[in-house]
Amino acid sequence: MQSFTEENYLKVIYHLAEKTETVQTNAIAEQIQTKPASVTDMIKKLAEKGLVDYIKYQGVSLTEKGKSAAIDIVRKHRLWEVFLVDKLNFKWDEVHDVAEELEHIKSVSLIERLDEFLGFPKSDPHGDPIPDKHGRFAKTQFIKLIDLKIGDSGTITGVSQHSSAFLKHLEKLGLTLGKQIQITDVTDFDGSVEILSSDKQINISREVAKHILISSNGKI
Amino acid sequence: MQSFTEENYLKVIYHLAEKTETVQTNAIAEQIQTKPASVTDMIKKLAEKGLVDYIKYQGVSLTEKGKSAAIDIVRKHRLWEVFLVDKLNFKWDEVHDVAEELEHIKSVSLIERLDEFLGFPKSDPHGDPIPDKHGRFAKTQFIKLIDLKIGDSGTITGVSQHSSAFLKHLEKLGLTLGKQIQITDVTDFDGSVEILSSDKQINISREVAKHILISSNGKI
DNA sequence: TAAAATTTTTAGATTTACCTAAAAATTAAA
DNA sequence: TTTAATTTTTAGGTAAATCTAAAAATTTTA
Repeated sequence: MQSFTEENYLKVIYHLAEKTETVQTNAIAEQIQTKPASVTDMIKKLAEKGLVDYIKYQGVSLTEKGKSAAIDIVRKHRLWEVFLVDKLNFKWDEVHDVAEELEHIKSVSLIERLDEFLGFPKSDPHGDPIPDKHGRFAKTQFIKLIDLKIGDSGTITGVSQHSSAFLKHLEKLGLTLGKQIQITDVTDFDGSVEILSSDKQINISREVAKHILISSNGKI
Repeated sequence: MQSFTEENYLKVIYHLAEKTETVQTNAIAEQIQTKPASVTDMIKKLAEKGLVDYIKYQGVSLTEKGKSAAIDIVRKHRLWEVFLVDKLNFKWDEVHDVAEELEHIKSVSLIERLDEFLGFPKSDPHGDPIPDKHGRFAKTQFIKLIDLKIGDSGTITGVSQHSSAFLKHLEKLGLTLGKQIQITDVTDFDGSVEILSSDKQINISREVAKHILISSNGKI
């Protein structure tokens, strides 16, 4: 069983490992909001417990054991987010911090019953996939909106940026999960994208377009 | 803002203070499952923070500030218990430990929304009253089953013992919240009580009768 | 490839919540 | 009311997770 703090490290390493094979001390420190020296200490501890592979100065990666523990936390986090949005009417930009606390509640039957209560959801309010109790993710085919060509269309099924500011912005534009969109133009000047959604023409910046995930149903 | 541990101390002191005016170090130690020396340390800290009144060797009591913090934790605990039983189908004897963790989640809007989602319940699955967000309890008039006389009747509205063993026992006897009962006999020999509930004659020990709370609707 | 910059680690402290053992105060018993 | 028993506190220490400052390793740059 891991401590609250150990769980946070595992989760952060898990997410960082999605970008780079082996994860750097500084990157972890930034995420955890702590100093690199503290990270080194904790990494040693996790390595001793067999949760990470660690070579001095070379960064860390999760062992199978560590990965499975991390996925379990991700599962809890995302299920709680669904609960907060679907049942308690939180907005999708308000749930992260609370879920960050709830994810550490230790009770297997709590999570299984919650999962059932929510109808075994496959993704959280931001479109991120929820692993099942064995840690298996349903395969999903996402493409970034920025990578679509003029004429392509699809459905918004996720975001790759979870800041409250970004989510509020999307909400204001009416770009929420499930919305159908079609690319109508791409501006040469700044790379901003013109899209058609709910019969409205919307212009979104390149930066925004990068973080909207589309499940494509048009030609690519 | 209090730490997880401080919150536990406040809660325990609050409950112990229901029995004795001023609470003893040893009593707290037993509840928290720690040593008296540790309790003394923590009490000093709580006293410095203005959460308890403390005179060396004379025991502690909660200040208004401490009491209000404690009631807030009790409120969260009981609301989560309702959630677990009503929504996730936990049994009333299974919820305590999980609620013990959930009660420390810090988010005002979470609890307010949870309260609303649950329909502003007035009592938890054991019949204990749930304070409102201002810390006010609805007045309830309980009498212990053991104090009823032959012929008296009433409704089971609470229990004053929360051990899993006790609750399971009541469940097996069919004595759950809301059940109507009538006293039909009291055995001289061992003080056990004969009651009529759902057209069945049930004999319960004096010990069990002490911990069943009745809202009376018969003559007393 | 040597110097500079960056990243990571070590060493030694700090804080929180514990602990044990012994001393002090209080309460109960003879 | 003195002794004995109990309760509570003090003193000094430990473990977890953090910190700062300085040293060591790695990477980048010139």
